[in-house]
This record gives sequence, structure tokens and C-alpha cells, in this order.
Amino acid sequence: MLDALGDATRRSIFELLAAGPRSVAEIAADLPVSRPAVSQHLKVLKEARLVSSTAVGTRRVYALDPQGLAAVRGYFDQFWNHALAAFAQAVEQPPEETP
Amino acid sequence: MLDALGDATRRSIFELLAAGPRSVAEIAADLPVSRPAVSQHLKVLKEARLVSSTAVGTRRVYALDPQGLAAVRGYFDQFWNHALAAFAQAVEQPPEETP
DNA sequence: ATCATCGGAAAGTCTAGACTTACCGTTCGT
DNA sequence: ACGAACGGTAAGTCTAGACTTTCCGATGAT
Repeated sequence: MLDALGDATRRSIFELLAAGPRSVAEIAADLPVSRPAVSQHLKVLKEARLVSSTAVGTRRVYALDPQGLAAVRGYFDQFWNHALAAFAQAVEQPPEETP
Repeated sequence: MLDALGDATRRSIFELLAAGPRSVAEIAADLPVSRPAVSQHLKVLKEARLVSSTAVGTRRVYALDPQGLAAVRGYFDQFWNHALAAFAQAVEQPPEETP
């Protein structure tokens, strides 16, 4: 997930889709990259369960995936809170030497 | 920030530091990369305000930066909630054609 | 004062992956 | 049925950046 959002172009796509569902060509039109590049990014975002697609005729409409979004958010919170908790505990206990 | 945590090695360093402050050499000892590589990653994490360092003699002890952490978390929440809000609104309004 | 340790900086290598063009397969319209 | 639009895949290029070794300045110990 953090890998998926670690790329600037993918973040742009993510934010574009936040404004509403769009087809691949429509997304590419708003970005300085080619359509196949967008296709490849969408694949990554889809594997991360951040977006989903539905076929409408010959078009493929992509949108944020609420279910996956919730799962991903849960993962991030866990990652983050785990770090914070461990850090808080480390602050309490003075670092002990190993003589 | 998402760029900083977009790298697996940096996430490892981040989680190591969550368990408590460590010197550069100590971090490198727990990772399959060289010490200068760790140094470079720490530089990125520091610029993202995820970690801070204090000089102790000739050693440099790195730790998570609570203040920066809070700021970074705030940025992420804003990024995320903005996306969710826009998405929720997009669901409400049926996509309008432009004839 | 000298020597050892620690870690940042510089310079160079090498690979992941972001991007391109070209090419199908599929679906819709006429 | 045929042509056009859409989008995924393949194959190849090219650059960012992750990593290495080498070097040097700074600090602490004897």
C-alpha cells in the first residue's frame, strides 16, 4: 500500500478518482503521461485494493474501492499505532546496557 | 512523507527506531545493507521529519521525532480524508454529461 | 599527541520500475 | 459485417535512486 502510494503519478490518479469515477482515457488526458502508463499504474492501485473497475461497454470505469480503502486504512493505522506504542514504551524505559 | 515511507528499507529503519533510539552502526547491524546506505536513508527520513538525531560523543543517536510524527500524521489524515470526502460527494451526485 | 571509532560526503555502479511505441482483442455503432 | 474506439499486454528504453567502496573530519580514549 505504501509502495502503491509512494509514486507521485499514482497519487495523482488516486486523487483524480477521489473526485469521481473516470475511464482510463479520461485519466490519461489529465496527466502528462501516456494512456498505457496510466493502465499500468491502475494495475498497481488495483492490486493494492485502492481502486476497482467496472466494464461499461468498451470502456473501463475506475473508481476508489471503499471496501479496500477501509482495509488499507486499517493496515496503515495498525502500522502507525504500533510504531507509536513501541516508541512511547521505549521512552519510558531508560535504555539498558548489556555488560 | 509517502515517498519517505515508500521504500522498504526505510520502513525497516522506521520500525527499528520505534523500538528505541539507536546509533547508525546499530541500525546497519540489523539490516542487510551497508552503514553509508543507512546514513542516506536516515537523511531522507530526517528531511521528512520522521526522525531526529542527537550527537552523543562521536555517535549519532537517531530516534523517532514525536513532533514531526504528529505533523506528518496530520498531513496524511488530511490527504486521506480529503479523498474520502470528495469520493463520498461524487457518489451522491450522478455523473453529469457535457452535451 | 596519537590512535581508534564513528558517521557523513563523494563518486561510481546497477537495478527496479516509470515511461514509451506498437500491437492485438473486444465491444459498440452503422 | 465492417470499421472505429477503448484499453490491456508486450517489448524495449532510460532515468531515479538504492547501494557500494573510498575517503575524510570530528570526537574520545590512552
